[in-house]
Amino acid sequence: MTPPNQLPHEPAPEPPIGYDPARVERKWRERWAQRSANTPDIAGGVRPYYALMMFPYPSAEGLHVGNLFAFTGNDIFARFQRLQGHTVFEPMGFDAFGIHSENYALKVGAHPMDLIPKNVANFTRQLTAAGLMIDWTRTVDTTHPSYYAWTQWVFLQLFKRGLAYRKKAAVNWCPNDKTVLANEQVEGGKCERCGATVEQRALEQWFFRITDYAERLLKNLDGLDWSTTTKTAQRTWIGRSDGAELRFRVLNPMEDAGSAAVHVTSEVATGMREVVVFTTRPDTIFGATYLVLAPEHPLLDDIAGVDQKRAVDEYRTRSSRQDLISRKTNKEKTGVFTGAYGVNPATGEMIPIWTADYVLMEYGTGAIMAVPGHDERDFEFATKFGLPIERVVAGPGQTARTPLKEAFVDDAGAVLCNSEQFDGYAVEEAKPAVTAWLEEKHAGKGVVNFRLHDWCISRQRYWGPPIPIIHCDACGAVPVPEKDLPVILPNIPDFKPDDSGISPLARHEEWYRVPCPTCGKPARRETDVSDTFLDSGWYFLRYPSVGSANAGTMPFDPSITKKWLPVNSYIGGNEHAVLHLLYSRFLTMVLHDAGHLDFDEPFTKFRAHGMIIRDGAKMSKSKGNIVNPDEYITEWGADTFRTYLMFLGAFEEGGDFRDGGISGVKRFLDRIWASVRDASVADDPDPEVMRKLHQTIKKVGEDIPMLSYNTAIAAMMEYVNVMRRGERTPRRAEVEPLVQLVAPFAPHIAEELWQGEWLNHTESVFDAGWPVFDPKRLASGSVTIAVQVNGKTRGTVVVSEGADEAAVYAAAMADAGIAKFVTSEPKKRVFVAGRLLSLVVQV
RNA sequence: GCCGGGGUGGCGAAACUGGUUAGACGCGAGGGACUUAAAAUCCCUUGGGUGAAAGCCCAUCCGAGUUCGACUCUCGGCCCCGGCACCA
Repeated sequence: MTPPNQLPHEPAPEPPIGYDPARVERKWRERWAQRSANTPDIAGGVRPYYALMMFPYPSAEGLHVGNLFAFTGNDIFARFQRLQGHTVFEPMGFDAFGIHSENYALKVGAHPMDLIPKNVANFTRQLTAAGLMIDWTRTVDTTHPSYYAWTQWVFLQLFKRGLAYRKKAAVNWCPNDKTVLANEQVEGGKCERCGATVEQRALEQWFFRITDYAERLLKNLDGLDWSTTTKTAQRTWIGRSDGAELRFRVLNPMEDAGSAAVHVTSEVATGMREVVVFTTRPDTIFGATYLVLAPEHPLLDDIAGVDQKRAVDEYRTRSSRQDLISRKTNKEKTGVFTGAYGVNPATGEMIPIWTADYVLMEYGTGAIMAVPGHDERDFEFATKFGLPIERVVAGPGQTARTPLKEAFVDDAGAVLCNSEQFDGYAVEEAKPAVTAWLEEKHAGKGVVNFRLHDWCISRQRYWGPPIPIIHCDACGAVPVPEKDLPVILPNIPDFKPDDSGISPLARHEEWYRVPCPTCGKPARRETDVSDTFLDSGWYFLRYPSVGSANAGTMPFDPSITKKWLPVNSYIGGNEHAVLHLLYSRFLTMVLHDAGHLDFDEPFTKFRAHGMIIRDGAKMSKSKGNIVNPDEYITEWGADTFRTYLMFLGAFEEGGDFRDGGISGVKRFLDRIWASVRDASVADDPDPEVMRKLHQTIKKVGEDIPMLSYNTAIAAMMEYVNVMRRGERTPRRAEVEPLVQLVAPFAPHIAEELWQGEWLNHTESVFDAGWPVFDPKRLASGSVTIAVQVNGKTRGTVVVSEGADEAAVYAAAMADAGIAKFVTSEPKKRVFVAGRLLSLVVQV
């Protein structure tokens, strides 16, 4: 026999019996593969559970530890569901199209078509080594024609419904990546991908009409079981604001010149020029003392006065040359007077019209009514340019004449003033009242505005699915017939993008010259490719249907989809809160409305995992503090690495990776190994240990669904400490359920112990079910009660379970250490059964 | 500026809906057992102050408050992380 304290790592003289992760993990990787252990019965499996993780971009560097942290968290959850009796589907795929892959290929002088398969192979190896319960028979690669045929199909569904359109617009242009970007891909004026300062260019681009779904995207959030941070980020991004569009008649600078006294309160005659503004504060209309148009506003040409024309043109040129960042970060107000006046529909007064770059063309109507008394930006502008400032809202303790030293914006308890018949209205009641009044005067209407913009999906790059459109001089933009999909991305050597705003595919006439599908005349293919976020916007629909009989003829099989979707649980990073997660929801809604899906939200439950840092700092290549999973798995084994990653901190908050800590987890697994090996079959289990076991089963079973992995691991460690206290020999009944508990975290060692020579089961531990705790065995019959005197805990007493207040009080008084603080008859007693007795005595 | 999430030992972190002398679990550190020795393993100690000890006092970012009782709730500040940001 091997002595009990045989060290696990060194080769023991004989027989070799230590816990050797490399041997155990290789063995089970092979057996699981042979037995197709991770491939669920998609058609027949009972209680289907779809546990999804965000698929990675297969970079040349290999799997990042952050990926593995997320995947392990998902895997534990998935394995737990399986132990609960679900048929669990845990798929994995590769998001391999996009600028990142293409740039890397350019950098190393290779072709992405050659590079991607190598990276995918490397990722697959790493993911397998990590012991993830992935069904490798159903995987997707977004760059494979069998996948992107259907990405193009998705595009066509939107096109058919009028949700994909082309327009010339000012778009975000990344000068480094040489392509346009969606708004969601611009962070603080910089390219989300490469960090270059984004420019504005006017280009003809493809857009998806996601704004049509703004209200639904917002409203549905209420019913989703998602991380609050993610929901909040989406709400902010969609940015609903309730307000009104108000119309200001423009006085003709020629005809109305000199007639400063015109008092126009009647309805605005048709054909007259007017400035339409959006405001969330229609109640402050009486304080609107001037109007401001964005420099890009089309009305500017018409209304600028003769004397001001040059100044206005100069100003517009200057602001158009300014890049986005300096315009949005330089908050110093600038602007020029247009020479024109508008009429305030509430007061009938003439107010000047200015143009200034603090008003943005892309939001609202590109024009505002300025209320300097109650808007900080307007106040600043009015002060700088000497425009009138009126008070129309008075807070508590203020009157209509209280001077304004700054914009007054605190609406709490505030009422309108200097607003004629609305004086005295509270702000919130004035908003609808004033809007209704202006509506009657045909001077405006209540509207809802969203910050969300349409999704720009075309990219002037090579490495993506070609947009399935053919341009015909006679027929216009014609969709490629579905039967002709996929439009294959040609293998061309010269895929480098240039600054022309035209895709490299346009350099290949042999590819883009095709007959028009409608009239047969010579026509041209669209040469832009689609955004990677279109690839990833529907991949979860494809997974369950991969390999099905219909996979070649439809994107997803109806009966399989009905059974497996929507996704039960989705885990991923919050960096995709307004990108992937918003787009996926949008596409799901569209496919639902088109009759392809019977649900309109793709992810029932979503949890954002935290970020993993190292030694208190973000990991980055430049700092050289990247954790390479391969090295750690080689040195410690996947089970230890997985469990350590989960032990670092709360899964949803992330953790700090420190090399020092990993040994504790290895020790923990070694102790489980040794416990099973040494367990006595003959002896009866200890009731105290069994009580702790049942408490641990309860705790771990409650923690895993909450993703509270760190505390679940701590609970198991506690149990091992109790079970092995001193040199105690554990009993088989004490160790066997522990193997099941640890299985989701450390699947290889659990399987080895479960089916190995000591426990000797014939089935997989993952088919063995989850141990059940007996509520009767959680308690010992006695209970420790804390005794507080004047709010301070002065001791504890042990009483039988269910002891009443009198009994506890008696026990407390019998304890000299407690009784000495009770100097007089308590004037108050608070008793919490099973927990504490609090006494208040006179001091 | 607005909206989320945080701030607890030398370190990573626990603490149920306000309730068992805050700090579980792990790392690190110190001491001991075993060993020729080391590794491994096992045991003990480990928030601060004071004390010979029993003990007492102070401690969850800071300051108030509510309560028999506050890491937890309220009010006011400070700091860190993430999102949005001249969005009218």
